[in-house]
Amino acid sequence: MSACDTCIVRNRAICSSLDSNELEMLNTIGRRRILAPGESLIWEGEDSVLVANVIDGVLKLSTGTEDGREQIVGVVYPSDFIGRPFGSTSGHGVTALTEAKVCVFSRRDFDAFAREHPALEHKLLQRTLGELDRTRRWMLLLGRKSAGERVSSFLIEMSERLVEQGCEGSHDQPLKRFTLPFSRQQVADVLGLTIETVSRQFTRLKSEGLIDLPSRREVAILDREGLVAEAG
Amino acid sequence: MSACDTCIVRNRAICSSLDSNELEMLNTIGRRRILAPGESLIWEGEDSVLVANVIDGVLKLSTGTEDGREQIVGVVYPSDFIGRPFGSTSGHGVTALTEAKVCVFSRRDFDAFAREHPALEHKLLQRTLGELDRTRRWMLLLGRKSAGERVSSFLIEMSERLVEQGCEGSHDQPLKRFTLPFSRQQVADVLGLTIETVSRQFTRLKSEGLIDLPSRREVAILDREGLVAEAG
DNA sequence: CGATGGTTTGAGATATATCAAACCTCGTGG
DNA sequence: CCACGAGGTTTGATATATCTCAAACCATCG
Repeated sequence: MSACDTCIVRNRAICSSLDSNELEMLNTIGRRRILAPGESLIWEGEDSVLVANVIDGVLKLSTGTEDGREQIVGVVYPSDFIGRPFGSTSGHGVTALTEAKVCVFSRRDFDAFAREHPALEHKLLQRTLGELDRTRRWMLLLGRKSAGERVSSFLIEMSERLVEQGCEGSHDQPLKRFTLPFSRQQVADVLGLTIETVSRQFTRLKSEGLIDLPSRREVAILDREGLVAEAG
Repeated sequence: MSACDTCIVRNRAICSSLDSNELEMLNTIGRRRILAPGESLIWEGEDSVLVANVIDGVLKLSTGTEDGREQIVGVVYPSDFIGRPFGSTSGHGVTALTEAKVCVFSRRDFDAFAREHPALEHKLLQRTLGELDRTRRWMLLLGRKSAGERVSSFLIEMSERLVEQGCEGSHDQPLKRFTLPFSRQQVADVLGLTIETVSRQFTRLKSEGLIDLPSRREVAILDREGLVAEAG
């Protein structure tokens, strides 16, 4: 019995395209790995040697400039795919924000396997198209939205994506209350703002009664309507 | 003899994955269409009914906010693929910037065809992965770069992507001189700036001798090194 | 406790936006 | 052929959102 049989993302990750024989084969070329918060799996600009499925935890994708400015260009959750298949270099680093469990493959092995399993490539294509849609929506935020709109949009998105997709029946209601997997600085790096501006917007939203901040990392959405309106 | 046989992007578009029989079949479900500058093929938020290959011309992908702010989230060139296969709605509009020639398919027809031709899906996956890389790189620009860096980066990118990929031998050298397919306002919409800021940066780069502006739409790069340095 | 790292708050600086006017360029019609 | 008009562009003056720098604050952990 392979590790895949008990995998909690088995039915949501791209692996769901495979039957048990194929899964067995895939299992032989992959291995599990645990990442501590802050630990990186892939570095910006390095050769694309690894790809992986996220089993548990949250990771950031980030790029930066020479002089140290950073931009988080993506956030991945359980069942998401990471790394750059069919390409030579990875344009961004991948770093765990929480403790994270991933299922890692050598890119060469994965590429070869994928080319022989069109259903897998199809799942990967679907995921990539979805990610591209999401990324483009984020460009509107970075290019055109004010600090208040950015922070509000961010909290709405978080409340939607952090839903623990445990039980299949749960109809993915956005969360009213959640723990941010980001520090204030990381929120700033997602939104293209400074830490101070993010902090001020948090306190403003709180003072206006739209959210509550029980602790540094926790957020409660008190007035979702209002927050959506603020998100522009 | 089908229209595909004489297609100038035949060897670069995703169609290059098909043999002549398959191409013949694809040809029966597609049709050519010419778009005038400013004409749209797809509207933001509408049902995803069309997909297409770009044969000639330049088109923009754009989204906007309720109150009329616009952000261009992508620019496509000959051989690029447009539209949202395997999805219900398109998150952005697609509008011709120059006169454009496209090869259009009903999304349903294309989806069905693609599912039966893994090599085509593979090409599409490669293209989508590349586009995602490019889009994420643009996020760094939108989130963290100054106006001067944005305009310089933009001109460098233009000089690289506008290369007329006519003859196969041409080793894609960046252009020293080219005609922008954008108005100043559209440049602003790509870069997340205002038209005035873009204009001022253009004149600054000109006065510093890095570029020349023979006419409104033309740009000559005089000092590529310097411009790359300005791009951050 | 006292140190440490992250966060909030404050005061001031600055890049970019906004508003407004002048300026080209190019096509049209007298 | 030239005057005119319209759209897009540049330039100018001012406003303002966000950044920067700095200090106070607060949780957490030895």
